[in-house]
Amino acid sequence: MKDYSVIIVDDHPVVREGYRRLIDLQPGLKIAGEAEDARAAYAQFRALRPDVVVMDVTLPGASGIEAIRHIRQYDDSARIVVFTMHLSAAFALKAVQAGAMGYITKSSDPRLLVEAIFGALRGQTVISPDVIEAIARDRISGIGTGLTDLSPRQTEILCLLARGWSAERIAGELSISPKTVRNNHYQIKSILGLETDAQLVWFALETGLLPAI
Amino acid sequence: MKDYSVIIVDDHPVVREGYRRLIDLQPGLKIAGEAEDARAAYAQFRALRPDVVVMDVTLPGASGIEAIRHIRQYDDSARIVVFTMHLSAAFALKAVQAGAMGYITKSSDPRLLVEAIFGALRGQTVISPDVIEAIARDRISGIGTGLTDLSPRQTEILCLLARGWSAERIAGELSISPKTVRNNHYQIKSILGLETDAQLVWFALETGLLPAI
DNA sequence: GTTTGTCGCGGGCAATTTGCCCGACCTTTC
DNA sequence: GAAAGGTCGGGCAAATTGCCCGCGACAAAC
Repeated sequence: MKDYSVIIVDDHPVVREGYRRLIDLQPGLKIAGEAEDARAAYAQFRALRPDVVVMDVTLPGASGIEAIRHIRQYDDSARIVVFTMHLSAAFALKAVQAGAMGYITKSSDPRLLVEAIFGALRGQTVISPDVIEAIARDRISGIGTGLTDLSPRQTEILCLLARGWSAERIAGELSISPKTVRNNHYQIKSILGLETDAQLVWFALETGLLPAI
Repeated sequence: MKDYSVIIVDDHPVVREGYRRLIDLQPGLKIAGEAEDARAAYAQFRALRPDVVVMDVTLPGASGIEAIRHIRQYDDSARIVVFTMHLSAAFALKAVQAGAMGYITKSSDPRLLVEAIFGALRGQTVISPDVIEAIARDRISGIGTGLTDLSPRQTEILCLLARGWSAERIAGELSISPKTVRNNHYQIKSILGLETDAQLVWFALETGLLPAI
């Protein structure tokens, strides 16, 4: 019986090493390839046609969510399992909407990832318990993370604003007008119902958009 | 010749597996223990007295920075190398101030971590090139010194501003005019050399004026 | 093909806030 | 009692915010 082939997508080399010990040593699975960003993941998928893709959602350049969509567009039977540090209901829902067959946090027991891979092979979607709980909690409170209400661009700008960057610096970084940054700044605060810029930082910290020190 | 002992601190099991392949297979190094949060790291350090600690800065509960301080307070000859995904000048400076002997990003070539470990054993501080560049670009020097330059009243107002309170609310709380709050707001940013209100929050977090999440 | 929707981008303009000056009170300290 | 420093606020030009608008791109729906 042939092993199922897996490709792994993560931008941190050390994490890919960790995958190897988890997956490659697992009977029935073998790692066919690696990629460190969304474009390479897509190229690898087309070249190797693996049975399963295991990928992070935060990647350099295009987001993992987009990569999922892209791969599923090319082959809608692709099995993709998201494996990420983000314990986020918003990310998980987006990933599943985009076509992921699993969402496991890196702080989970590693065996859960293996289970999710075999689950995906059987056509089951496995979500790690901590994420399920986060989804349930968000639903109950009704508030949600708020992050889902922001467009990708707004999220990006929020992230830079919360870092303490000036509108001018952000404008330079993104090659847009400072006025656009200011408009987005206002829109973001308006959508999230925030009063001050300091609250904006706290929002970014609480949603995990930025790491707390 | 005895191998140097290393303990690894990271909250993601898969990352710890990656460390094992990197460090344990390296001639001259062996992994003596693992920890997944700051408290466990401290306990492991006291129990095992390793030659080097490799740790992330974002950990559940207490921050890695605090863990560094805590360990160095217990043993000021402790060699600690930070290995993290965060390409952040502020984190790196904070870590080195706290006593870290190295700061390497997870997206660096893994061999750099090994080099940093051996560097730390020789008493050298190794910072990964991407972080050096970030420090040069951000030029956020000056942060981390200023608290002593603020009067008690200014510190109090800074604390409330950083919490996200509006000038009016602070004025009500302290029974002074909103105008005075705004003047203080300006003075504080001026004294600390800050540009935006978001930086003000980070200042409060980094000086420990406010607890992070 | 067209409509409808959303998204990213920015102009415009009044209202507000900031940046930076000022002086008037306290205390403390020499 | 004079000097020094903290606290409190007024004033005013310059800058920013809050909120409106329209434009073009692009995807989905009719």
